[in-house]
Amino acid sequence: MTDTLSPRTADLPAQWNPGEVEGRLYEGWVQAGYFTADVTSEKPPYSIVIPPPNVTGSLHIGHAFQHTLMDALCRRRRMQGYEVLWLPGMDHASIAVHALVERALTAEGTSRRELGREKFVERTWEWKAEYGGKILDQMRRLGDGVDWSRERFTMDEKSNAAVRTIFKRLYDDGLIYRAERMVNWSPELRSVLSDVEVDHKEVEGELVSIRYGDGADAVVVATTRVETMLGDTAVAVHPDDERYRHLVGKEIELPLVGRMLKVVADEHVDPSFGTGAVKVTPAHDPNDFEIGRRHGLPMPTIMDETGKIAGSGTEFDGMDRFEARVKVREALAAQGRIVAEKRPYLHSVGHASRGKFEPIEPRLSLQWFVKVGPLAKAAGDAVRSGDVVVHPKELEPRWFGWVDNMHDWCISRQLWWGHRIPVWYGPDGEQLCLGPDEEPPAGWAQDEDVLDTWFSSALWPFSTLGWPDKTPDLERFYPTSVLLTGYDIIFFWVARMMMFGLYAMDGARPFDTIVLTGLVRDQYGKKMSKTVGNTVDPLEWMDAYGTDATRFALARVANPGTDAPIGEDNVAAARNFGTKLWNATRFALSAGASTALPLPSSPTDADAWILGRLREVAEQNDALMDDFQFAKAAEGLYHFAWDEFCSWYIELAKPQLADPATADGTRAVLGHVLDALLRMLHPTMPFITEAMWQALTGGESIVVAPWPTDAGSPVEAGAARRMTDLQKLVTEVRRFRTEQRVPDRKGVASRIVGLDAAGLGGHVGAITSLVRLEPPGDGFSPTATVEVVLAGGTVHVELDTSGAIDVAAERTRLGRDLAAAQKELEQAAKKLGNPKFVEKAPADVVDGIRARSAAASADVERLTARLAALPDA
RNA sequence: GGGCGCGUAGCUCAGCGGGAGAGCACUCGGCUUACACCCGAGCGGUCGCAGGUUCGAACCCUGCCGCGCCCA
Repeated sequence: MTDTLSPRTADLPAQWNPGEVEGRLYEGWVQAGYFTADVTSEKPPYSIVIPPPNVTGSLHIGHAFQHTLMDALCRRRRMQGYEVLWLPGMDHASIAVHALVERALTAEGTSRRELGREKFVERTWEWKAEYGGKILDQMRRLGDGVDWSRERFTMDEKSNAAVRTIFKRLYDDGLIYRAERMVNWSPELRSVLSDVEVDHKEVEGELVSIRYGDGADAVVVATTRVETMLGDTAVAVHPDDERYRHLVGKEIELPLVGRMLKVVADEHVDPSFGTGAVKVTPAHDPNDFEIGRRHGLPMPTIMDETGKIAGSGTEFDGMDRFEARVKVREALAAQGRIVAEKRPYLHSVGHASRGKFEPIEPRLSLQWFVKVGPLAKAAGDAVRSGDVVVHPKELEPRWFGWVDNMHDWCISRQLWWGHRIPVWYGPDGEQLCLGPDEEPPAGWAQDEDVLDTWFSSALWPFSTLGWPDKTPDLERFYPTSVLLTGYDIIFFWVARMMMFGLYAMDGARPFDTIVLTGLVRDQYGKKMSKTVGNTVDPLEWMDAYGTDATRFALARVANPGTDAPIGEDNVAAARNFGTKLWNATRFALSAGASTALPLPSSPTDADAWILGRLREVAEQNDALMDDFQFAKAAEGLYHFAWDEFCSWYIELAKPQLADPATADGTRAVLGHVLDALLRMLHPTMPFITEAMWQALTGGESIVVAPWPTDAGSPVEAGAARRMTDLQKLVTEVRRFRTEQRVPDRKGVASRIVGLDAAGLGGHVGAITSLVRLEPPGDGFSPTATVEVVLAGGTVHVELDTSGAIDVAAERTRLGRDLAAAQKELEQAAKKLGNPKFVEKAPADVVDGIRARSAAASADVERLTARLAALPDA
């Protein structure tokens, strides 16, 4: 590969065409094996497992964001000489896949129940083979440097073994149990959902007040779910509530049903809310369930798994819950029992966060749970002890808030796609949990339910490395280095991975650092949502602006743990940056820039300055990347590349290239700086940097190029100061020209006085070329003077603007400067006039203010004099 | 209701005890021999409000107002 590419023959085309080149480069990298981790290498390991995307999913902007950051981490570590494993894969998304396949079956006029379990699962695998995993191809387009040879799926064979193994261990340790509990029931899915799969949302419903009992024993209760009254077994009041004291212990009749309700006194009733009396439906409300437990109430279930009223013994049996809500209310009204109705009534209702976002029903149900107490404690302690670092630290409270208050985790689902619970029941009600290689006794029946998808995702950091076997991969790449994901997902999998990792691996953490990102928002900082219609498709951006632009734009807004607002403007700006670099590289190549030439032994000030800046920028970039500060790292490189390297160094290089004494040195510096810059940009802009770097260096691939260390040269203070002075001088003269409306291209005869004294004697050529000045001819008669105060001394630039100057403009210009100087002087004087400041503030601060005061004072004097000298006109 | 966080330039944000910053947008001038996806110059902020601590506060503390998120 190297032979066919030499720096000189690889002149870049005039334009970078991402669409044509990216795919080819990516496949080249994969074929070269750059992303395949070598378990036998001597290099230090660096590993990241991808938070497994959903098998039904496609790449959305959040993936693009997080993958960019993970890829940047991995690419940099690879260049730094680590043995990098970035392991890809997907989870099986039990509920989502179910919904998809069931929809298809409905369209075919059948159903999963008709098809039967075995056929359904078969059908689902077929679906996966045909449609699943679209996201994997999209990851290639994004440039993800993942190890495809180790791709995994949460339902593959090894994952199955891991699930069975850990289930058995937890079961044997008493950390998995089966119990009848109040759960979140989805009538649509006919399955339980865990707490994190339920979103609470304000909805407009109704609040209906019903009178129970009659005469002196009448009590008014209110509810938003009238139909639940069919399952009431008590009325509860606060023990100190005088209004109801006479009723406590009595029984009153439940309308429509005729059951007798106990009136119980319970501390948890809020006497100030409503009438102070609440109806109690123990089998269909979490709070009522607790009251029922405390008072030993009966808990009749009056709703079946599809959300229909059942078993109430009333005419409402068979009605859907929403229909029953109306009919029950009407029946109560007919009896004159409706006291009040508030409609609409705004209240919070749990909705299934998957599927059709239907209201969930609290329902008493027999389910499997993980007893999270000891596991969550360990997950919290791992961070408390510093064993695992949460980045940024500001999000630690969120972590503790979750793991320290975790409820037991409901892991069973009444679904078929997933890992079936490895528990068998005997003919006499015996129960047996079996490990992966064990066979159940003949005639025993396996539990019908499958496990929550997150159960297998929680094993991901070690099941993907071969656990429960002691594989070389596990030995070498566990604990993984980083888990990077959004802070909104802590409880979905990060906490669960921690719990299971610490448990399964005997206390060894699953990752060293948890890097939490924010959410990608639109350019106005609004949350992206399909209903609002402000979502963006990263693939469209990649098509329009290229993958590098999309990635760089995302990296550039990635401040630790905070939401990242981004719009098309950001991507266009990143594309422009790529184009800028492209053109700079084309210029450098045409000028003969090379990494093969030695850096000049006597560099010019410009050379020394840019090499010093490169050193500083590289060090800063390393510190920022080590601290996961992607936005600042990207911004630092952007600024250096554009505002320093392109805007100043390349312009200064032009005269240097024309001078044989400095030409070769300049070519070397151009090559050296560009080389280091491209390598530092490669983690976030992999494709375009590869193309430019190969052209510049003739190297095999930037993917495996070493990370720049000791780039540039130590800062040379004199050169740096002279360059700062030069930039200030040039800018001041340009400012004068602009305000005097001297056309940009017009050469202006000038004489520069004081340049030698200011230490800039050697820079006349650069200055005159940067501001288009011409030598003073015979009979030079300046019409204006620009006075610039520099660190090395004051320089006067006398200019013949060939005509009268615009006095008003000049007055404005000087006036603005004077106002600034006066303000500065005032502020400094105020501080210095305060004896306590001079006495108490550190000496260097006081000295600094004194120096500023003196400079401002001189400026005021100088500018006042110049203003006075202006003609009146 | 409980907890966490945020209010800084038109927009989105960085800065978190000693000279108010960036990107984008905007204004003016330029098709200058790498680049108009560009170049040059510029405008723009009582750092939410009110107190307090300090020689000194955008930054620390308290209260208030406004906004967001998580949990119930």
